[in-house]
Amino acid sequence: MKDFLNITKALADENRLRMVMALQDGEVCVCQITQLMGLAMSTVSKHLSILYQAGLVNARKEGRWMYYSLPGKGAPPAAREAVAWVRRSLAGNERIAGDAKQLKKVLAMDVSELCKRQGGN
Amino acid sequence: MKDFLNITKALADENRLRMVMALQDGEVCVCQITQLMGLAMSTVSKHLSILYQAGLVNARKEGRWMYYSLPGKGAPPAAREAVAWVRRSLAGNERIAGDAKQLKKVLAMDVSELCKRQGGN
DNA sequence: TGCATATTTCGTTCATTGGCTAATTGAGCA
DNA sequence: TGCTCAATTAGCCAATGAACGAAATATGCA
Repeated sequence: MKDFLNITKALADENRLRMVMALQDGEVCVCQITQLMGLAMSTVSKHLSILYQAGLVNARKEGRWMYYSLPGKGAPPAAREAVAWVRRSLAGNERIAGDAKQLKKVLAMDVSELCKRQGGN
Repeated sequence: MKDFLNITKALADENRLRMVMALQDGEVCVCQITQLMGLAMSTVSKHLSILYQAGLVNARKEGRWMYYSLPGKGAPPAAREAVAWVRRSLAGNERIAGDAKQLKKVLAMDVSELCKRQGGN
């Protein structure tokens, strides 16, 4: 029950849903998501940790960067089912489509450039 | 997005999950759910209205009683998928099993008896 | 070692939510 | 019509949650 409730609570926030959808095409680092979302990095980090604790995202550290991605085949079925459901349900969504478009631009930027700019936030 | 978020928010509460699961075997009236949950009737009513607005339950008024049930074939796919997911995920849960057992006893009681007793709460 | 920097954690503020009691609504019945 | 009673709504309080900025953790590089 607790586990399942962790999942539903993690999904009960618009920004977290956007983050899950933003990870559809592969792993993305925190500063890239921050840029996409227009939130403070600490806020983004918190959201990602909630998703992580619910098992809805994977985390991988590479040097100074932290990359998040959707859970793969090894992940517990509950989490994978949940993510699949979210993806199905939000597939045609306008806002999500806008995010995807914006994310492409962000991914094209230089990562360290991106992070430096966020000092100003 | 808003619709989907309404669903995930509705599912992000343990008592509401218990209510959804309690409706598995057919419609149940508010005072019966109240008895099962051990909450104030107004609280139960509020929860049910949240589930209703998310499309996760049907409501039917019969005389003074209000009966809630899970959405049937005519319901929007999003809601039905969500309910199906919840049922699958919580199927073997201990707490839910206890609720089911308790609900049987409650359903065996006389309904008007039940409601009267709740005046004391 | 010491510095720069990406991320997380901490502490605070404000909005939302879950719970209750009390008041209101609405449906049957005398 | 007036009374009873199931359910909802309103109003309130405590607890949770989302947001931020500042401080603390790493990690890579000079």
